[in-house]
Amino acid sequence: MSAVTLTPRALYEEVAELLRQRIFSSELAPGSWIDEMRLAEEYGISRTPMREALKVLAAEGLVTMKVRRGAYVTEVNEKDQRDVYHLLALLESDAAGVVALSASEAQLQDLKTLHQELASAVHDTERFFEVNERFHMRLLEIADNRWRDQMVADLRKVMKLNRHNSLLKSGRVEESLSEHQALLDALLARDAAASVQRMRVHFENGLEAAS
Amino acid sequence: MSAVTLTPRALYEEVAELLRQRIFSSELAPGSWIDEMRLAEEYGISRTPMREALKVLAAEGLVTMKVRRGAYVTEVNEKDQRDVYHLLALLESDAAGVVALSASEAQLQDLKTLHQELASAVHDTERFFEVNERFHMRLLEIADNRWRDQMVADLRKVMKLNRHNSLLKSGRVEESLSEHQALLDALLARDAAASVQRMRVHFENGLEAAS
DNA sequence: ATTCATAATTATTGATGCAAAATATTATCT
DNA sequence: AGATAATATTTTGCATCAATAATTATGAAT
Repeated sequence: MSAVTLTPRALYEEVAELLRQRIFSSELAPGSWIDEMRLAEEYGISRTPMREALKVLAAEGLVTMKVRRGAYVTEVNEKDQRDVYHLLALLESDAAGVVALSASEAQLQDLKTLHQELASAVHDTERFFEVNERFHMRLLEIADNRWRDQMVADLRKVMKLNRHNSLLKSGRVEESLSEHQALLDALLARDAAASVQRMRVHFENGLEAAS
Repeated sequence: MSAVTLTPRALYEEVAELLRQRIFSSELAPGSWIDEMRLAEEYGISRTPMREALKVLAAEGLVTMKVRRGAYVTEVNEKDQRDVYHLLALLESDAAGVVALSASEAQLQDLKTLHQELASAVHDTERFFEVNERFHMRLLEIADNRWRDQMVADLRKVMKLNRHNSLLKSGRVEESLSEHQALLDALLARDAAASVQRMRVHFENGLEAAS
């Protein structure tokens, strides 16, 4: 009867997610000051959970706290972009190496299936992006290192700060697919070194396309 | 006249540091519940900055928040230890490669000086640890990637959760020094691949000694 | 007219209070 | 005696309130 708002997560988590959306959509622009009172009023909440949400975002690197000056949306210059991207490439290519060595046959088949799905979406850019995301996520999941997962998630959020910097440019869907194919071959052959190398190449090409 | 306690950082930052010390000293044991009211009373502060400090530590991975259950000191099992160590090795060896390619001559000399200091401290374990720490820090600083620095700092904190897991065992000071020597040689030769490899070896040996 | 100082306004930071939720304890019923 | 239900206590989580610090604006003096 009553639509009880069960709290799967705390209010500050909810607010943090709302703020993330606003930051990613550039509604809250990089470098701009975040008026915590105004936002709290707008959401109809008090400033306590708002401040806690801001601290969470600060830990993720999305906002920067200045003492007695409040919260600012983090500004990432070109060097920051490269640095973050470099780390993403490092972490994910290492994950590929781990997967090549330690994945079960079933897990490799899982990736193979995802890759076929990716190949079939080559003309549907929207879907291609989505499946590509799933492939990378699944690979990380198989690599099974929750600390890396957390770091990659945070880095990807920072990457999203600059809107015109998606990890995959629409112009190179075909290249991206063939790089994925090469990666998959290395994984199925359980060749760790080649897997690492090909994931790295995949990222390097992505960066060139992005800049 | 009055010894005004100027606030270099906010109260919640101060409290976070105090809590870190308590966690590292195992005074707050892994898995145990953190009584935020009791601790706030003990420090003579209110619960607000205490809760904010706990959120900061949660972001670092030192404590884990459970909905409506409060904060718990993070428990790291053996797999977590290995996973975190693996990432540290990955990040720092990559940093070594970057340094080999991009450091100025002066910066390399700086590392060389630090290494000599390290060699001279081979019989003073305490000092050896401290200089070793400085060497690794300096290398990261030269690699010049603030996002990596943040991640390494967080990972090192998590490593400190298990007290009997220092990054450098006292039994292998000599080996450690010769590994450092090999690394330094590769850096001075600006051989990126060798630098990466030798830093990795340095870490792999460290792990074996630790377990 | 320009600069320095002081005051006022604005926003962050810390404290306290209250309500909701979860767990533990006790009592009652089978 | 054991199990279940109800009550009580503990603790989190959100809101409101007070105080501190910083910035800006205004006024006076050189």
